Amino acid sequence: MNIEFLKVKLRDRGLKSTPRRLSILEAIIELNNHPTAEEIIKFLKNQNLNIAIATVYKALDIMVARKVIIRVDTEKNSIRYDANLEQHHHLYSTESNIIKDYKNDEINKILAKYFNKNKILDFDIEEIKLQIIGKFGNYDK
Amino acid sequence: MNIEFLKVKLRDRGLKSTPRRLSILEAIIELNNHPTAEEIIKFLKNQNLNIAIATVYKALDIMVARKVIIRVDTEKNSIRYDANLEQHHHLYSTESNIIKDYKNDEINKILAKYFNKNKILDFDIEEIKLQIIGKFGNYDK
DNA sequence: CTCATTGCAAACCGTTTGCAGCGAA
DNA sequence: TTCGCTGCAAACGGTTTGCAATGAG
Repeated sequence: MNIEFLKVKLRDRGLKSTPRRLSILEAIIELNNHPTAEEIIKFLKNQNLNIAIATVYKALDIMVARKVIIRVDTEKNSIRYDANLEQHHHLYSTESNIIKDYKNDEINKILAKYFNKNKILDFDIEEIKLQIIGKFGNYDK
Repeated sequence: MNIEFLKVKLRDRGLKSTPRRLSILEAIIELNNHPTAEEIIKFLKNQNLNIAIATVYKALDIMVARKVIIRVDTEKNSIRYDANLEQHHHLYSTESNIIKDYKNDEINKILAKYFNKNKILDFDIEEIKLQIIGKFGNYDK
């Protein structure tokens, strides 16, 4: 995930490729745990980057709207962001606030096959995301 | 889901069964779309019930902690509540903020079987929740 | 050159806190 | 009677807004 790739992605979605947005994307990738806006801001401040809070919120909002990034579902009162755009699932820790990406095409096929045969009444499925909840062996130590 | 059942549930979890808490539980059930705290408050005010905002928040917090209700995962900056405690999944609308419960033991068995054979490295699964995203035929009209 | 993006500071608003009074068991 | 629950009002803190200045294309 190099900078050129990120620049192209922004332009592809009709957004200007600016130093601010690139920094925010790098922060999300670097933090690697689906950070909140606040965590992104803290990370950038620690790099002595002078960035306004409002800029971060505005950039996140528009990048979500243009699908440069996605939001991760949580039951908390905070929005967490993910720069991984491949279809994937999430592993949620019951012991900490760690959320890791989990990619598995085999399970996708099993689910697609099942729901193809067993339609849900009055509902057209577009995507299925697994929330796999449990304990990490390493990270949660 | 009658009142006696709710009273017993509260006492079972070591909470006092009070008119306020029963009203809140009934509101969640009645609203039937995984309401936010604000929606619950509005609903109760409409019934001319004099209940303090703080009471609602405190009651929701402790009922989640004692597992009388659960929180529903969303990508929004708002917490939504569910009084359905059976293991179940959720149908998310891409066109509105409707979230419906979806119960299916067959798919649970398929998932359990799959992950029993295919362990995830360094992760012990406790529960798997499906987020099924798409369009409702009726509700979204 | 133009319009999107950024910075700043104030405002907003959902949520939490502290404490006195109340009430379920 | 006791400790948990409730109401009130103030404080909190994350997010949004408006607008002038800046900068990418």
